[in-house]
Amino acid sequence: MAIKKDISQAVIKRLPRYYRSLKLLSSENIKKVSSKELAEMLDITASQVRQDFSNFGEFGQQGYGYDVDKLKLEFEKIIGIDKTYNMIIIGAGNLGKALNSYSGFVSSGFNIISLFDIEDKSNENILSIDSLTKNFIEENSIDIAIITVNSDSAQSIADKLVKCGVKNIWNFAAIDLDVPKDVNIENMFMSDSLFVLTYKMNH
Amino acid sequence: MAIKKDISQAVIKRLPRYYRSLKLLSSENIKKVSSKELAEMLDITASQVRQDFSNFGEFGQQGYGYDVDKLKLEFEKIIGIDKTYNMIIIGAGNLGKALNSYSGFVSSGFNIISLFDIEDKSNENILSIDSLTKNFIEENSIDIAIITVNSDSAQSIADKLVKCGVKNIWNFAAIDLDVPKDVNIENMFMSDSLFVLTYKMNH
DNA sequence: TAGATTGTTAATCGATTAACAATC
DNA sequence: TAGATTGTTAATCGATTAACAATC
Repeated sequence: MAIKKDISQAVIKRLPRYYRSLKLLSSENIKKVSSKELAEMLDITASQVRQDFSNFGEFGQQGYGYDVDKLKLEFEKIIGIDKTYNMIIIGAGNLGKALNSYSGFVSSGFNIISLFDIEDKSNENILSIDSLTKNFIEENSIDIAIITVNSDSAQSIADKLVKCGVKNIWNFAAIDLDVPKDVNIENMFMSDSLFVLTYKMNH
Repeated sequence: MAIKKDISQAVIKRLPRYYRSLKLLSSENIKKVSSKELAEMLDITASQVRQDFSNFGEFGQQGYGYDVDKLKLEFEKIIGIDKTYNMIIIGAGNLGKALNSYSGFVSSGFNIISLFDIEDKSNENILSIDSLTKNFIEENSIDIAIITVNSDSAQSIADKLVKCGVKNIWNFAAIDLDVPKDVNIENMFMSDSLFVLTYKMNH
């Protein structure tokens, strides 16, 4: 899947939305979909759908549209969810534990290997942060680390993860982490989202 | 705070980021900041900072910059976090419970009034969905409902919330909810975020 | 075949960046 | 005063939309 030019952030953020619609259509046993229909589902224009898709290849057929299941598979390849990933969680607070026990991950190919905490909670099957080593990351082929510690400790955890060779971080702490540019970060800033909501309420 | 023209979504999404930087500066007892310094913190241009601010007023002083604490207060007014809000959570799974016990909300003026669930879990101080009525919303002045049920039940819960007069929904279910246009929705699509991360990993 | 719909090129729109006069 | 930095106008850039030839 050699991609010519850089895909814009705007397009990348729409990929999961396309995928969600395709999953929905597929689950309803719908076989074909046009750019116009997809556009309506995402509340964008048909032009944009076709423009977006053209970044990755030619998936449709003139006069017909797109085969839902085929397109869904293409999107799984594009997003990279045709593979499985091993994850660890750092921070065994309420959120960390909630993510740890969320079964939806496993069914989508995301396996949580272990849950770490700064404080010693070894009684609850939670590992001490001291056992988080380069060795551990390598032996367990950890692809993604999820940070759910509080924002004060998040940067030092990120530093440690980077040192251990983690290349992908899913960050829930309300702070912009500073990491080398070969490390991917994706933030889930909950309070930012809540603030956008309060902004809208007030205007 | 009469705002002339419509503020673009791009600007609105930056507001919480400005606010986070201002909180950080304030906590470090820094008194003044220039658009250039703020720009470096957010990794944008100084021009954009000034352009963004000009949507809301004139907060700076030529030759000096911005007073950190004054600007922070302005942002609290703009975002609307100079007030307090009452919230309820629908869905007492792991995530709902985690949000329910997250103390960070209270300190920022977001009070969680109660937690509901579709299944009867009344032994755990969790209310039955049947007690979620228009009356309840009004008597408790509920401003925001947080949806943490699974995506299958999310739309019917949203319908019920709308019927009860809820005007603002913070949605954690992986589905685009259909609500009247006077109801504000802000989505926290976790899997979308995770998929953006896997996309980046693979490209 | 006629109708429908793609993929792509060109036009438009909006957001970001640059420039600079105003002024603290 | 001289230097710094704002707020704003103009220029640029990139993303979205429109149009249409290709073709199933």
